[in-house]
Amino acid sequence: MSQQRHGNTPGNAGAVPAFPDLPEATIARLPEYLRALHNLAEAGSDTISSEGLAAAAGVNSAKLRKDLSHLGSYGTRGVGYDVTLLIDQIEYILGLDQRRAVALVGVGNLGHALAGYDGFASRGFRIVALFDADLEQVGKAINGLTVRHVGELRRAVVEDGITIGVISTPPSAAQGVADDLVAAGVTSILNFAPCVLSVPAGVDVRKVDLAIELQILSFHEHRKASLTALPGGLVGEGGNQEAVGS
Amino acid sequence: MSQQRHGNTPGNAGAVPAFPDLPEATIARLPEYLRALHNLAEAGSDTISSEGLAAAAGVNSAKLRKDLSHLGSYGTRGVGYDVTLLIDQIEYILGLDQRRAVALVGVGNLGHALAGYDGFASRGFRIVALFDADLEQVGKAINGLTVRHVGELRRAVVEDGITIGVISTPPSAAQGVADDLVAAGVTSILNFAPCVLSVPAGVDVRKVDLAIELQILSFHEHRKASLTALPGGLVGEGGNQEAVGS
DNA sequence: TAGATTGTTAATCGATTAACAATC
DNA sequence: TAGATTGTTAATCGATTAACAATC
Repeated sequence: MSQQRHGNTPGNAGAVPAFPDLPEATIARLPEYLRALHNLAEAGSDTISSEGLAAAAGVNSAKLRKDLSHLGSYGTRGVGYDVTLLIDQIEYILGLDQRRAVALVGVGNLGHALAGYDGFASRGFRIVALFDADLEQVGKAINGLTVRHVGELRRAVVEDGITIGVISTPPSAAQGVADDLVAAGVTSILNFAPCVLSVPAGVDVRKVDLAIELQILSFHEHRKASLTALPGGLVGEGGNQEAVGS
Repeated sequence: MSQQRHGNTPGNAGAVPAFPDLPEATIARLPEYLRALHNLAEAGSDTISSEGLAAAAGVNSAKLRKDLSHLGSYGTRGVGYDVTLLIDQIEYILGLDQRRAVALVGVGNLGHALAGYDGFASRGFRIVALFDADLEQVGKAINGLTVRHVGELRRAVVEDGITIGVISTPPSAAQGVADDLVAAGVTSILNFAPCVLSVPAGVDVRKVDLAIELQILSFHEHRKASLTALPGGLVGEGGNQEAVGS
């Protein structure tokens, strides 16, 4: 997938940086390392080498060490990384030491499923409010939450301290919802609607377009088919695996 | 997002390439251009400039022209791109001129929603078979399809000419399902389970991890909060927007 | 012809990778 | 001390971008 990003790094001359300036590619991989580390911790590992953690996260060890070096020096030469220490460090950097409140707008087919998705709750987030424009949906209970009308969005965002909004409306409604979320004070948006959102400075948007993922796979299917048709046929040397991120 | 990718480009000396060798970043953006072009066509545009299409797709025009130049020369200097021609060309490259058959494994919360997701059908894909390991789910009808037991996977893949598999099982089951899909002949997998899959050469995997998307946003929330706390406060110069892809 | 816009060049930037010195 | 493994260096690779010559 691809994400848009406009620069906004204020100058920060002198002093210890309050916040490390991590490469975007590194940021996108930290959650994967975190997931792998939680698995290792659960399996009882106290310590893990870069080689081992890299394998568990599906990257090569040089990249992993380079990524972790941006956080500071949390490994021990000749030994490896302390699993618990690294978990704490990555969770701190990702801002997961606080449980973030999320609003979800659009409880149709996909939105309904997202509202009940265990993975959010178990990995640092609380969906605290559901909204829809359809009066048919308003009032329904999903996973213990009552669907409210989008008109109440502003109040809810302020009252519940919501900073992240998830948009799972049809594309035609998405920009309006984004505007409402931003007006209410939300500064991060996860957009499932297949359309481009325009947002003011300081607001981050990530987009997940499920059909695009399949279309990218379709390209590779097409390419592979055209290669097999060629004299010599398909020559493979390893699986191709990509994880969606920026 | 990040995706793993192991090289597998066989040498292709001499002759006109049967298939253009597109940069991975370009491939990931073509579907976005296609979506924008469909919108333009619906709005009645015959022709569009790189500037106009770039705006509709949320990228800058230099990048768009560079991307399209890899496909060949389908624009007219001084005029722009023919919308219909470009749609046909991108759809051909992405292999969307044929409607691809997709199998979905795991009809829990998320899988159920994916099985009914309109966006797949409207953008080149047919979900032709649903599977689950849970006998409680087997036999249920979702969106006109009957859920079958994973044991029948192999036969269905062959009979229905399925080339793409979607995995929406719990992570503990995902590797086994991937193995089954590959054994049955599937060569592309879209994985929603939060785990790394290992697959043989020639099989493409894309991963969508919903919690990771939120965690990346959480990082930016954390960063923004730490900047506001700094003397001078937050200095923004534009919205940050990223689309999930490789 | 004059104006518009593509396709391409070349410079820049950021990410990846292998190799190895530092050090536990 | 010897073996293991990190953190860093430097080379390489791929992607982005601005600028502009080509050309409709």
